[in-house]
Amino acid sequence: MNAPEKTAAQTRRRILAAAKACFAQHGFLGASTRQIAGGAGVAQGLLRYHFETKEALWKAVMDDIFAAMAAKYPADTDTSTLSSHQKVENFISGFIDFFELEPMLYALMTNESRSPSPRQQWLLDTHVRSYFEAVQDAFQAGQREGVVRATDPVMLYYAIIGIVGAAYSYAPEIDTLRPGHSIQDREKLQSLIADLVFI
Amino acid sequence: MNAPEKTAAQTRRRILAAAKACFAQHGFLGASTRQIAGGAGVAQGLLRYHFETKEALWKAVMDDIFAAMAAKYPADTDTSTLSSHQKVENFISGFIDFFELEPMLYALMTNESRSPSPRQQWLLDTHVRSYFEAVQDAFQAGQREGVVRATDPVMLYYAIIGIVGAAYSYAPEIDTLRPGHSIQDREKLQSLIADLVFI
DNA sequence: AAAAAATTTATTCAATCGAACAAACTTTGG
DNA sequence: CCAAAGTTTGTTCGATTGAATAAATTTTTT
Repeated sequence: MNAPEKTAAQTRRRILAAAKACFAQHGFLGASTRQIAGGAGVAQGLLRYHFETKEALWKAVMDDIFAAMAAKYPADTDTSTLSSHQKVENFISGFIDFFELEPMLYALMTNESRSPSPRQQWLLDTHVRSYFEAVQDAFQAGQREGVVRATDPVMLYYAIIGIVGAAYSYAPEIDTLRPGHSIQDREKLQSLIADLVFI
Repeated sequence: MNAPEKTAAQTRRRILAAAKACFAQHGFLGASTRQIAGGAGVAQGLLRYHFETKEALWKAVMDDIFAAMAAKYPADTDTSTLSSHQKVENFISGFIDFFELEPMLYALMTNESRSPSPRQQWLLDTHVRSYFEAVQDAFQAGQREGVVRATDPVMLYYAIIGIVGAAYSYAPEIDTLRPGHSIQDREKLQSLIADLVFI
């Protein structure tokens, strides 16, 4: 009989989960490898066995998150029959889906968005850019058809990120200002954003 | 003749400015006192003369920022003659004004919003809560009069913060994805948010 | 101009950081 | 069942952290 959470692969996953939480809460520099190891219930030295360096661990966390995203939204899905409106709507609901699935993503990404670090460059090139460009194309197609608001699509993109991201990343602050209150409401967020994007 | 930037008060201000940038970029833990001192062009030991501890320096940065806000928007301004629509509009334009004035504020605050640290508690109690409540009151008055969208006013508040904050805090990322492009456009942001808030 | 106070630098300290390494333990394969 | 490979722990290393202290310098006061 195997006790739960005992194989190396499971240990690796526990480390990844603890690292995700630590990096999200304290940033790359603020998160210590000892704290991560403690969160995963392993010795600090073990981190180096599963991940070469702290930076490699951070990248593995990001790869893990975006792999989950890719699994949920396979790139080979045929979207050619969809209207622009439907494409943009899919992006919006996909955004929210994904933040529900990975509520720490916004914190992880904004931690790296403040200055042009090598980690930010890697993140943009590896995971963000292609997604960003696809959304931009959909927005612009929608604008040509007159269904999407004729605002700078880059501003539109980051407005959506900001709204959804704030809903998830300000949760601790909101819970202090309005104990028990939450704004992580799928439907409300989606209708708010739809009103912003669609004409 | 006095060389510029030589008095103790000016040194203190240079330290505050350097600390603001460092805390915004790297977070409280990630910013080192030596880096801050270097940015201000002084020895690390001097920080302790002007500010008791690193945490006191962080609080002084926040006090400085919110003092600038209070100076720009005096609390004793009589708003009783304004309509709800005007009050809410003032809040929105004030938000954007303030982010223009203090583009690092969003980074500084989100760095502390991720977990309920003692610093977050201090920040909320000292500077945020009263402002938050005032905006909530204006939103709710506007909703009763039917001029403000009938969405959870807390969500509305954080949606605005998210939009404006993203515009300023994602600037380095945007400059990588679209070199030269900026979404820090006062008018566009204001009209976007107005469409979101007002019916 | 001399004394006192205020400001700044330079050095030091214990604590913690990421990384490295060796030894011990566990699982796997023959 | 034993050897080999895989996994985990414990300890150590140099570097860096925030803080503390003393000495040096500048400014203010008399």
